[in-house]
Amino acid sequence: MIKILIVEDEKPISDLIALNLGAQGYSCTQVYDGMEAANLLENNTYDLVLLDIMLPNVDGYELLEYIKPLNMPVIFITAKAALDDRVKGLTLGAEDYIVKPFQVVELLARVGVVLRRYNKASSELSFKNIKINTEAKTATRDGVPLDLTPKELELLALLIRNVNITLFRENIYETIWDSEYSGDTRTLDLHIQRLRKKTGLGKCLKTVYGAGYRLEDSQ
Amino acid sequence: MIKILIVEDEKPISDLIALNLGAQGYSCTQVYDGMEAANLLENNTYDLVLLDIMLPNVDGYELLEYIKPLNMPVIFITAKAALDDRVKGLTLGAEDYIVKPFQVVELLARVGVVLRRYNKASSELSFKNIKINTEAKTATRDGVPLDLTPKELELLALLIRNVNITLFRENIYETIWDSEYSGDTRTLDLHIQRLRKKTGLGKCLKTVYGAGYRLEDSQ
DNA sequence: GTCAATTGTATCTAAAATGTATCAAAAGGG
DNA sequence: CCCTTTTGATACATTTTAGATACAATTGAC
Repeated sequence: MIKILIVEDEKPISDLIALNLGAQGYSCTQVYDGMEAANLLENNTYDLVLLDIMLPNVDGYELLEYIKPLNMPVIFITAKAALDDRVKGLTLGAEDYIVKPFQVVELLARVGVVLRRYNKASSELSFKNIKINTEAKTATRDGVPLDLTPKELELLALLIRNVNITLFRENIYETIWDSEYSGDTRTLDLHIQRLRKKTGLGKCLKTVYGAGYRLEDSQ
Repeated sequence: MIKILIVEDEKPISDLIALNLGAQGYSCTQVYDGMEAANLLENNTYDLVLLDIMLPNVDGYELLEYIKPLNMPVIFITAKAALDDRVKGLTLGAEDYIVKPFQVVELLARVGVVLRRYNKASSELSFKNIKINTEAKTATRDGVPLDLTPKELELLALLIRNVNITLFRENIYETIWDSEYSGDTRTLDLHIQRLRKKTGLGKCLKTVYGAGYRLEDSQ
């Protein structure tokens, strides 16, 4: 079981993060200030620490210095207003950073990246009779290899990681293509089309008119 | 029901804000100076406080210090002239700030962002056996997916957010179509008609002759 | 460089959603 | 009860969005 420590003083945000990571199968511990965090880190190990910079008592940077020798990856969480050059420079000490307010999918994606980089995340995903190994970059249906291209695999993995959630075109473009969605390109549609053909997902891979796509459990 | 406290001494502005937030389904309380605000905050909780900095009696900053431990998000409202660096620095204690004169849409957008960040603008709406998830853009009746188009979903969400309140045609056009109601078009009627068919709301979705429509709990 | 696989673009078609026109039906006022 | 106003219903036109196809560009292996 992968353990994640969430150090965030704003409870609603902390809860939001814990809820979503919990849904992904991670085990989360929430603390609300730097001292609590330091105490826990004394006696426990975590696979990842999500760390808000603006904290009561102990500053996020100090805490980072404290965590560094413990060899745990850290993702900074920072408010947009606080993202000046000084912050940018310092956050480089962390594995990654996320700017508040953030998209949940973005958070999940970054957490996944860091965990995979540290070889900690389960690289197995599954949906119905389809299995994906994100590390080996392979996919199978009923054990039979599916011949998916890298982009197709990425897209399918994103959809599976967000079963029953509508993924908007904009989000998908940002996540997979790492770019804005200009609104007049059929690239995503084309990949969805290819996925449908190759995976035989049929009605499970639903088009949400005017929004995006959604993989549905119930279909 | 989401409750918002508006602390603003200029009544016309306060009314403008209350009117628009009310149309979005938020419940607003208006107070006109800092003391009143402090009194109310003593015994009530709000999901969001909109706070004018220039207030009679109690200064907005003092009030912010007072609110902080109550863990309610605050959006500052400030006149352009007052927006010097000092103010900018101080407003960082708040979730966000809006500069007067502001666009109503901007206000609504920022309020929405903050509420969502605090996970308070629940994306779940329900009426009887119908559930709407405004984020995932889905609607279900008794758990069975309802196949609603984007406009239909918007309209249904608006009606549900205003259960037992008569929505005038003009209001609905302004909210959903973002335009004036010319008076000689059957567009809204048509959408209501389609909603009635798809949702099976029957008598609950009432026509208010000469005014508009109303969704009724009691039916 | 050549080739094949992958990815993206252009363009057309299909489908879905939305809106208009028209007329019938219902509601309300005198 | 009749007339006016307002709403409901139907058909259809328009607009928007997604799917399909062909093909061009790019990448990477050899």
